[in-house]
Amino acid sequence: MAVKMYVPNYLEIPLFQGLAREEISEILQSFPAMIKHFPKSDYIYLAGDCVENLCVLLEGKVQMIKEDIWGEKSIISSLEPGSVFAENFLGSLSERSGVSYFVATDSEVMMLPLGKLLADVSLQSRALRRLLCNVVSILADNNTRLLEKTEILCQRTLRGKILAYLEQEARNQGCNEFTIPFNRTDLANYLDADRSALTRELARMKDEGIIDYEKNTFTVLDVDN
Amino acid sequence: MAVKMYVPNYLEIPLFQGLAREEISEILQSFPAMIKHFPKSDYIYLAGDCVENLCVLLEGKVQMIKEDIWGEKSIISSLEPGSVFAENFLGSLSERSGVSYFVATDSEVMMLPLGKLLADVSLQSRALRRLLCNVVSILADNNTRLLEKTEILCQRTLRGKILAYLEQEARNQGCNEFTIPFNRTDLANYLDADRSALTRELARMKDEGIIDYEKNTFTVLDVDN
DNA sequence: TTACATATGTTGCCCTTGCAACATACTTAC
DNA sequence: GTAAGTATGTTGCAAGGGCAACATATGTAA
Repeated sequence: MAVKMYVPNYLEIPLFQGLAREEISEILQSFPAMIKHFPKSDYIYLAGDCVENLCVLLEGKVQMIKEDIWGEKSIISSLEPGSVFAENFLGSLSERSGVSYFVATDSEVMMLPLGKLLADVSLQSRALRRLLCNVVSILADNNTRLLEKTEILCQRTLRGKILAYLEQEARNQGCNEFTIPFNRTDLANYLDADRSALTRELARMKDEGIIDYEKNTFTVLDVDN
Repeated sequence: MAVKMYVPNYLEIPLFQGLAREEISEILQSFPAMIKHFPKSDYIYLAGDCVENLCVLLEGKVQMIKEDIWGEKSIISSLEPGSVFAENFLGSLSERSGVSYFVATDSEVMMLPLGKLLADVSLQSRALRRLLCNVVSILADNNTRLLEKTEILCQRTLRGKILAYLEQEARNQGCNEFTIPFNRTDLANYLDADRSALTRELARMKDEGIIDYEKNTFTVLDVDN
């Protein structure tokens, strides 16, 4: 694939900002880029897919989305040409994507196997190198955390938010019974809901046997529904 | 301040993962760390503050929050010891924080002037160094974008979401009249709201003279209310 | 062109949920 | 200890907005 033909455009890509044409070529040789065409309505990655390439949208429009079991589609972000996406894998290699990337209009995507970059970094000292890697990793992690929060907020009902949050905590703490770091007032603020409505809905869910709780200790009883 | 006393704990901090005690000391000498105590209910940063330090929560509990003009508090994230925060400035130095960091319980925070790190990185080639900087910068940017999305979703009313979104677009495009990248159905999915309800509310807002629109071109007329 | 799928507008129903107001705990400070 | 401040639970009310159903309009495919 005639990579060089694209280089002129590359100069305008944020990822390559500050780099001269020859330097971009140099990089593309170290990390063989793949340029793929995706037709409208295709998926670049599905939630759960293993991601090992950093992606740059060259042309078209791509949406970062999250779909629930019922096909309810939530658009988290709309990506324009120049956008870098699927970058979370920089945290820990071979990370699975939590979201899907849906092609809104025919698109050109450049995929870069950048994982090596961090491994190859050689600083004055091993310590600094390691530190830098950690910084990148943490940035990626924080990103993931914000995505998790988004998954909660994008629920359209209060019950949905509560369940999304509790299931996330259960997953993160690896146990169906767990303690949350919020009091009622703060939980309401975290879920961006009314405190009294939250209390009311929690009571209902307890009645229905979906969850159980005592102060800040919750148990998710019935994951379905 | 007796930094060394803390070093034993440092070994468990994600930011210093994989580093030996002596290496941590080495880093702390290059980037003089400051350890500050914050009492409960204090703010570490207020939205709008200039941020130049990478922060690590050593002890306590800190909340990343967003407050609107009416003091409505939205907790975006609850931070536990070990968390790194205020990292967005890594994108572009002296960046202003979009969110506030509120001290939920008495906390110890280590502040690292890490901005230099990226400047000091010396790789085999200038190109690779620059690329790495760009990656970090983009990670930080994407982070910021997710935060923007969160600001929309944390609105409790549909009108609030619509306004938050439109004002964001107006700001980003630097003009009160702008085109959005969504059709109605997708805008509903982006705002996580019902499509028909969205249409209804848009019509109302047009009636009330708050906004005007024609297809995908919107104008924000009255920023207040 | 015809047929089918998808996008947009509109409207009635009614449940969920925000809001306000109040009564009880529970904290923190003095 | 008392008092002030904050957290939690409860409940009535009103309405915002989700849902379903339908009519067009626009787009896509054969």
